[in-house]
Amino acid sequence: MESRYQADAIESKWQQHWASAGLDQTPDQTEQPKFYALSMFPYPSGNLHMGHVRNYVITDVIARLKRMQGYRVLHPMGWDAFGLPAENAAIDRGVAPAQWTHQNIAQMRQQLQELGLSLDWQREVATCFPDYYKWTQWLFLQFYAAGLAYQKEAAVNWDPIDQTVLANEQVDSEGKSWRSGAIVERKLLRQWFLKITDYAEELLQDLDKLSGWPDRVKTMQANWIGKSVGAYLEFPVVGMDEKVAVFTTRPDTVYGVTYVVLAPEHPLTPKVTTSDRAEAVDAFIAEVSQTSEQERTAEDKPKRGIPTGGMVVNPFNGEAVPILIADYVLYEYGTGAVMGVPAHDARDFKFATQNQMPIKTVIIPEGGDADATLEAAYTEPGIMVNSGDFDGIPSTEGKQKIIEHAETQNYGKARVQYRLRDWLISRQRYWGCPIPVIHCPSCGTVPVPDEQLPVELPSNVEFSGRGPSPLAKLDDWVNVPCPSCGEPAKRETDTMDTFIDSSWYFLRYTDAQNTGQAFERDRVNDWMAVDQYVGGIEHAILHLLYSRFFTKVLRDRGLLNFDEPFSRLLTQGMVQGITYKNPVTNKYVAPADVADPENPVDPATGDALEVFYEKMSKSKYNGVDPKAVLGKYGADTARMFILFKAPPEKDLEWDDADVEGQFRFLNRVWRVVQGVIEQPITGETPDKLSKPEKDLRRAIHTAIKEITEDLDGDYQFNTAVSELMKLNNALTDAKCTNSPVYQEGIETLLKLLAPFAPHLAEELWSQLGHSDSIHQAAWPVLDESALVVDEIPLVVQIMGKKRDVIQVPASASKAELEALARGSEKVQPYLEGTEVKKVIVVPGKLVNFVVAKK
RNA sequence: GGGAGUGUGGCGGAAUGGUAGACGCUGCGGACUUAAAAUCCGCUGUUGGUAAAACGACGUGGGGGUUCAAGUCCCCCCACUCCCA
Repeated sequence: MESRYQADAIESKWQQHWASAGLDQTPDQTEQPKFYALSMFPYPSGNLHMGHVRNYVITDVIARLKRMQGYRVLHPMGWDAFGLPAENAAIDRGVAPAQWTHQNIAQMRQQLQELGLSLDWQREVATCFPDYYKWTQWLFLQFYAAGLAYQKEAAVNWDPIDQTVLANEQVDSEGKSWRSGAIVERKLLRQWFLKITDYAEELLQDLDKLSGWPDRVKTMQANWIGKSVGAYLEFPVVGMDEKVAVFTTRPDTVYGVTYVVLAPEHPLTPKVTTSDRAEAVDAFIAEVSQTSEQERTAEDKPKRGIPTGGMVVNPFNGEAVPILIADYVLYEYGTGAVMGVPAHDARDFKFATQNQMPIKTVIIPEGGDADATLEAAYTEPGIMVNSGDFDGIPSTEGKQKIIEHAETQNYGKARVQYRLRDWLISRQRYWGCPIPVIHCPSCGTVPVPDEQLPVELPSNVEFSGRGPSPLAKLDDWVNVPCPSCGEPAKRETDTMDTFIDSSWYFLRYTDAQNTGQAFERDRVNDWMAVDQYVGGIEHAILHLLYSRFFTKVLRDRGLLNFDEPFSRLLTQGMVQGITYKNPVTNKYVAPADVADPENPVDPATGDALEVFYEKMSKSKYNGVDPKAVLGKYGADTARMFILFKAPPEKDLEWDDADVEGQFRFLNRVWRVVQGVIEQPITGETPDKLSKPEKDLRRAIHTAIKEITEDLDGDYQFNTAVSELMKLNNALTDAKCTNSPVYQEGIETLLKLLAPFAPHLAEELWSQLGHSDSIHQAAWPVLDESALVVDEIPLVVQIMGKKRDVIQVPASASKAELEALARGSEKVQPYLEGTEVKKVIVVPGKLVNFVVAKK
């Protein structure tokens, strides 16, 4: 017999068997409860990496467990297949994006299948296939019909050398184009938006319904939506019929306004600018247009601003204050203007100090001095001063009173504002879903009629990375008759943000092959919501928020009947590789080049290397290729290792020695089961079990209890694997290898192992003589009576310190436990010469004597 | 600056307020072998003590507190990570 089992032969055999038996297909019958297990679908880069493996193995264990527990399970897979890398491949290597993507999908599908994932491939989707994006376009038109898709001018990253629009990720941290190296400019273009702000309040409120989500993800979403309650106030411009509107969360400080600030792009800027200031203002605007939004608002950067020469009147006290423009005020956000209250806002204080603006105190702490010079902004609540009729009122009450006053005087009102902005979905690229509208000179924007969908991407395209989007250069594609009047018109050449494609793919899986609609109402309502969604924390905000938004809009369009798409969310940690870095040269060194891992030195320079774990990446030479691990140990070992090494939500440090350890464990299982296969056990379970049989049976049912709890609760795969090891150890040590109890132990071990190491469990199950699949067997049921013990260890403490552990009858009463504890020889010396003040007896656990010296 | 989280042996990690370190890795010692691989057995927090034991002290980032009892609950501090600014 081989001393180590042959993973490759076993695994490919069973993968083929399961596929031909259709074991992984989603069942149709509806009497079973449903379970929808979903991993975030991958971008088909061509190579599976360890992060993918971790993600899909987690949902696979859950899917396999739920099937054994009697659920009908939907466990699908697909491809987030639109995006920039395909276009780059076209530019760099001349491969068509579609061809490049299809090849990558084929390659990655193969790699996924080698992991033994129980995926229903009949429901596979790819967002770049016309039979998928037809419905992405149809859904876009649903948004358009609902008034939730609109066009507006907005800034894009413009590369002045290549004359092309860049995605944010194509601009480096210094604001330069990745390809041409030119300083990226901001340019205004007419672009499509989805009105997610209409749903801001519901997206925020419904976070409370998501009890199965990690709190930190909900907090991040709430912060992103950024609700603030405050006031909208209008300041009339001196000498003209215009008003500067501001939003503030601190209306109680309005008497402290010493200036107002407009965004440089604000339409009022040129109007309020006086002629002597015009030159400086124009120069400032030109300068600001060169800087990114992030740079403008970064807290560590000094805030720059200049006066326009214009003035406004503070309607509360009639004071005239100057109008400034400054880089930190953004036109896209809020009203595009803010009131400056340096005494009570930290950022205003800094700005006022740097720009010599007056500071006026209007809130003081209880017993404070209104005339004291402030060293920093006072932002706490307090008592209003220098505030006319409002003097002496607590500022917390003042907020409401100021708003009421503004409302009666007609220069302001209460207002709720959100940080969330509408979703800019236009991309000036080729490899994305075409926005299905036509621009007609006489009819305006006309949706492409449903029967003409999909608007397919043309294939006769040249890619240069320069100039306008490849689509805009294709005259015969762009020029079409208007669907409404028939006159010559032009197609929209923008494609959609790929986050749109991924905002509804989980709905398509429920009815993936439907050619007549995006999904059938009954099917989507039956399978949704996703019972367990698993993916990386990097999607905590955008993907999850957009998917929630889509779900709510489609609900309001009558296409489905639930409010939230994902009931439970697991955010898995990164897979990190061991990383060596030379602190002198700042260069990374490949682990293979490190001769002595105990004492790592740079082979080039001899410098001692820093050793740490970091996310796997090519540039750090710290990646581990799943193919290599599968080739050496097989999928089952890789799966076991990934599940055992760390709790799923924590980062996982890849360690070859631990992988070897998992392989050893699977071999121990192999050998212990081989013992039974070679010498089958016959006979009935005796009525009265021997002590070894009882002990083994307790170990079996302890494993059932612990593993089921670990999986049904918070998916603690690492401790579940520990319990599998304990059961295997108990079987190895068992003295009753001829007993039917031993047979029960072997078969239970395999069933409990089946979701984790599906191939090995199936192979051994089959070798034991079973003709059905172990994956169709029922999950083992706990027999509570097997856990009952005659004797338990009792801890005896003196003053909370453990002094002895004694064996006592499990049935002993409190009084008996105390007596037994007092009888312990080891505690005698501690009790002598003392008075027992109190005795704590915790049945099943311990006895604690509280003593005092006599 | 605001918010969230983490901190336990040489390492990854376990512990409903009740025996801290399960399970595994590493390391060391031993068995088997001509030898190696594989496999099996034992030990492996620090420290005192002993010929070896027995036995004891300390120990969950630091300091305080609540409790018969604290890794776990409360307060303060430190370090690191992530998100937002």
